[in-house]
Amino acid sequence: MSQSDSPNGNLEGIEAVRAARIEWRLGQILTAATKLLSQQGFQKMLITDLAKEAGVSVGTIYQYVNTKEDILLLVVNDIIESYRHEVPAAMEGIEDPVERLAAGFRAYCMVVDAHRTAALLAYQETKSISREGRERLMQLEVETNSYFSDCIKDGMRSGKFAPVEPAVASATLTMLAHMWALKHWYLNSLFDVKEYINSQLSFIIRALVATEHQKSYSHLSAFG
Amino acid sequence: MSQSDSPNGNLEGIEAVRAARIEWRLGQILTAATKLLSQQGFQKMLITDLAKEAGVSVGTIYQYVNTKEDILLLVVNDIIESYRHEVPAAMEGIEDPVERLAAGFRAYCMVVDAHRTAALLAYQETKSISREGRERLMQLEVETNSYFSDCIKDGMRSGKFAPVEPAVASATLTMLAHMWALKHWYLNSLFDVKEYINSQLSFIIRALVATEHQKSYSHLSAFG
Amino acid sequence: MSQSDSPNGNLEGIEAVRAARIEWRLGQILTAATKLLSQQGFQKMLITDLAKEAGVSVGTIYQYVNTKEDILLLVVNDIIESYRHEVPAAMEGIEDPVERLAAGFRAYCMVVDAHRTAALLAYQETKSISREGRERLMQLEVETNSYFSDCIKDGMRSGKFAPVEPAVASATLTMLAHMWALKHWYLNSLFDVKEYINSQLSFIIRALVATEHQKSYSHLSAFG
Amino acid sequence: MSQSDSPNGNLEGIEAVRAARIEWRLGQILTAATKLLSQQGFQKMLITDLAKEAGVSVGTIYQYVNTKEDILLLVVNDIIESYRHEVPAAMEGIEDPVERLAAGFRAYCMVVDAHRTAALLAYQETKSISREGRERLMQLEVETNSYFSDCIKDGMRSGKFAPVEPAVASATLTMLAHMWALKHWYLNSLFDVKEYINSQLSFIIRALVATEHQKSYSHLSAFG
DNA sequence: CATGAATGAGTATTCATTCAT
DNA sequence: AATGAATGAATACTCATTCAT
Repeated sequence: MSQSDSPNGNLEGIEAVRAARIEWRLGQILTAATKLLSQQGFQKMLITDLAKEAGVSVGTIYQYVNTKEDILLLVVNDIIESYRHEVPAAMEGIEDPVERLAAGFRAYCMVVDAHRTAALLAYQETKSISREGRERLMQLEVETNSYFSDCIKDGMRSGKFAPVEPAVASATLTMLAHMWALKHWYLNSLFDVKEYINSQLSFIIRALVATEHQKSYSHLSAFG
Repeated sequence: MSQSDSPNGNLEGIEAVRAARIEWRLGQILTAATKLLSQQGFQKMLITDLAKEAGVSVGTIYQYVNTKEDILLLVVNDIIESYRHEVPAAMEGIEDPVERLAAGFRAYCMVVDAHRTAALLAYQETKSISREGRERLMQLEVETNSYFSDCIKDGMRSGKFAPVEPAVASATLTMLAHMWALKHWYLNSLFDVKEYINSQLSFIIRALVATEHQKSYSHLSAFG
Repeated sequence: MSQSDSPNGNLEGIEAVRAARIEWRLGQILTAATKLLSQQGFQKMLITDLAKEAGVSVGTIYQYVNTKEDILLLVVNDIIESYRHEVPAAMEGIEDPVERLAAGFRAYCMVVDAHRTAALLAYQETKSISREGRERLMQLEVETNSYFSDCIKDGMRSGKFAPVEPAVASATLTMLAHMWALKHWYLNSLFDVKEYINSQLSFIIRALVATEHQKSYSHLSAFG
Repeated sequence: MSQSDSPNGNLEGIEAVRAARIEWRLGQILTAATKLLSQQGFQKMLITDLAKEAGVSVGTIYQYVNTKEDILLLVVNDIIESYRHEVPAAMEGIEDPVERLAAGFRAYCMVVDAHRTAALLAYQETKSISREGRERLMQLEVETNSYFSDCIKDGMRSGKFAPVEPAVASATLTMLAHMWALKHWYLNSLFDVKEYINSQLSFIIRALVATEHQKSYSHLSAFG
């Protein structure tokens, strides 16, 4: 596998270097874009400023993205990949549907908190994203919803959950996670993330879990 | 009451005509802007197109607003005034805090439904609104929240409500009303507004009302 | 000649009233325009503001002038008519060419002083005046120059004036009169009009009058 | 001196190239602007047309100036810098105050002749120039005036000059130099610059120089 | 005659994108 | 690959002029 083993091996090495550089540059762009987007929004973020912030030239940016919109997608994609990775990972292996749901919600909220700018952008810049991008986002949200609604359906079957409409309930959980980003200007002065999560979990459990089981889950919430 | 009765009466008449024209023109602009904003967003809505849609000239628009941003504020103001009027009106005179809260939430959701575009815009176009406009919007949301949190505090004192954090709970109610606009793309295929409201009221009542009182309010929700 | 004498007489009366109204309205416009033009220049003077200043409606202005440029011409014409009237009047009947020239220069300067705004405008707004208007202005200046150059030629023939180029000399006198308007920002702090006139007459007489006659005209200037 | 000699040398080279390009571009803009401004005036000169005339794009122009007014200042600055450089240079080292004044006046007129458009613009476009720009122009004119008035005071002390008011006299000299641009439409048909200068110098010397010394300076003027 | 609301052509400036070096 | 100067389409806002009342 040394450089001289084969021209093929050589090429692979070059490819690896290239891929690493691409990842590195996209990371630079992502970081700079996240900062500027949260300060100014998409329209007011100038490519010139972005280049300055990222410490590269305008031309370099266009070597790694095709349009300004791609930069927005880069940022939004980042949070979506986090959702797709973190939420199932947190839920995996937990048998009890209430515990599983709580773990998923908690993970979802933590991702929102870690990417607050991006979470906001997904709401604010809908109109700056192309139809395809938009549809992909909605598709992915539906996918995440289904993790929640599967729990709820499970729990309703086993009698742990009160009879609710799983589609609204799961969409509502997603909404409450996003709420941490959307209403951060208001909530921030009252709570930190963990407090917020506990408070909302308390709300969610009272709303969803069958009355007779609620006391078993008091450890999940703030005012148990 | 003839023209010559008094110069004063005449002047008043002229002023009244003027005021009526202003209101009419602003209405034209509001209607056209609401349509175009929901289709294209603020940045992509051109004044030229707006003029065409409203059936007036560009110059006429600028006789009634000072900047493009004013047009956005016109639309957002409209929904805010509806909140301020409809929500307290719906809650007024209802003694029972649960019933009062439910009536307020229902009214809030109905306003959102009637102004779905504007409700969305308030989230999407934050960055297009000046600092002052933005602060005014937040201020007004806090004001509406307080109608809800007052109910909740009342209910907690009388033991009808479970002990919850009123600030989060009321903010959550507001969020769930806005959710009808924010997630309309998803919810619309499952429910109409009334069903949505009932479903969320059921959720809210289970979450907030003390267990022993819940059955008294089954009439407020869908799956009683 | 009473109203009932003839339909003709009646018409004449109506015509007279009309002419008087036109003169009155043009006077209103002239006064207001002179004020605004001196403050803001032609381009920045808005018809709307002019109407407000004149205390009439925009429509009324356009009943008495055809274009915005006409308003400029109105103001410039006013000063030109003053030149044409005042300068020859002041020179008339004075035999001695030096005295006559001095009287003309003095009158010219006084007109400039009384219409400083208009005198400036003739230099500043050349580009806002149509070719015809511009040519008429130049034509009239040449005409006034000739009053001065006639004096100079007279004086040179009689030996009172030193031999000079009459075309430059007369143009220079005109220029020195205009100078009171053009450099008013500077001269104003040093002199009033009369002092300025005397000072320049002293300069002019030394420059033009033959050495042996100069002392006869010391009464015309400041530092005699 | 190769590229690799020092990174420092390289950077300096880049900066030098940049500075040279800026100068070149500003020169292109200056030339084109001078042409269009003299034809159409400031308001009617469109940036689009300027770009076409200069052979660059609109965007390029705005890479070298910030506003349209800057272009006007570019042109006016050019003549002012010429005044500041040429006039003192021409006067330097000449002992005799009359000779010195004559040399300064001659140089001033030559600059006016070489920049006739710009000299005119300084009078015509006052209202298009911001307060600061305007004040700077007046300040610089006062500065040039002082070169002339210093000569005159010198000459009066030594008895070569007749007693005159130095402030008016120097302002008048400046005015007579500007006159070549302001009245070019008239003077051009009668004289060339040199003839004009000689004619005015003759006028100036008769007006300022004490009678007994006048014949010593007949070489300075046309009709000695 | 007087009014002033309506008109819409006209224009400085911005900024995403390209491409020669 | 990286640079950043050059490009030019795109667009909010103004204001002289008109004309129905």
